[in-house]
Amino acid sequence: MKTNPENLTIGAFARMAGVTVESIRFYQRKRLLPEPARLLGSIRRYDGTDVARVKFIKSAQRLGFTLDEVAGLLQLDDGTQCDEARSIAEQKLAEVRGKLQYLHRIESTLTQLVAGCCVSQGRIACPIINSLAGGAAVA
Amino acid sequence: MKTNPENLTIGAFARMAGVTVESIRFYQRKRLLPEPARLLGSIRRYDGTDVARVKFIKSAQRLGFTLDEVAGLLQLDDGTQCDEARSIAEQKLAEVRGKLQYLHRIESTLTQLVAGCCVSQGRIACPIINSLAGGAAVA
DNA sequence: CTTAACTCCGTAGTTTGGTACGGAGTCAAG
DNA sequence: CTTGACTCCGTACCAAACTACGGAGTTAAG
Repeated sequence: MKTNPENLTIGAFARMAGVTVESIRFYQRKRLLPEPARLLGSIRRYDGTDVARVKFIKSAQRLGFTLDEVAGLLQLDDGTQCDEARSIAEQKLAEVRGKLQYLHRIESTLTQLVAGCCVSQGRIACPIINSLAGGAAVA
Repeated sequence: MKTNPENLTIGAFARMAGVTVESIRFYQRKRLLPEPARLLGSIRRYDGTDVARVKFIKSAQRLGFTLDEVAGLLQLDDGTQCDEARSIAEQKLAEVRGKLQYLHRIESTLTQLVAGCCVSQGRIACPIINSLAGGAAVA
């Protein structure tokens, strides 16, 4: 049960990569991982490059890429398609900035609602409910 | 086919509220809208208060509330439960601020990746792909 | 009166990223 | 050689918020 990164069974592989066995199989179905070689019969074997690939997937997910987008990035992973990887990353950066702006607007609207609620405590009508019913816009 | 806000059929109602007929029926199934009165036989009729309710739902959604949370807010809508509405809004505000922080970290990581890619243009290995494969963390 | 548009209702499908299950097969240790 | 852990594989299921479909009934206009 060593954890050297060669000739891993799916369970050891999943533990090293920090995901579940079912997730590995899911990624294989989604073609994010190749169907691995099967030494010694019908049991699949994995190695360090597979672990790196899963870590790539999880890192990209943390950066907000969907699995489909990750698949696109992985197809570029021959080391030479730098331009295309950069352009995908730039698109994602623009998306993230858009989300940031939107969340900032939400934040200030909510802040106002909460503040308004505090000052009118004890009144009959709740300003939060009133504002939303009146169509409190976020933009 | 007037658009006065009384005695609306579901289609006119949906148009006034800015959603589809199917969404209205979905909200009814989810108990976000009451089953409406049926004047004149089996056709459901809606009025301005229903339109306001849907606008409340859509406003709250734009602020990041899930439909379940909106259902909670709607139950408070007797006008006296201001404290509880405020506490729900405060929770949501904290959530939004958490998301903002996380997206800011993503933004700076992506910015660094894109910048790194630009300066090493023409090299063989793409720094974006390398960083992600190495486990580029967002936090 | 006919026809077109609209409504009713239940059921099923969509998307994303997985989890869960169950019956075989296989592998290593004792 | 048996036992227990692990693996294989397909299938079904989860949340969220709808969207689509199909057949039947109703309503309004001409």
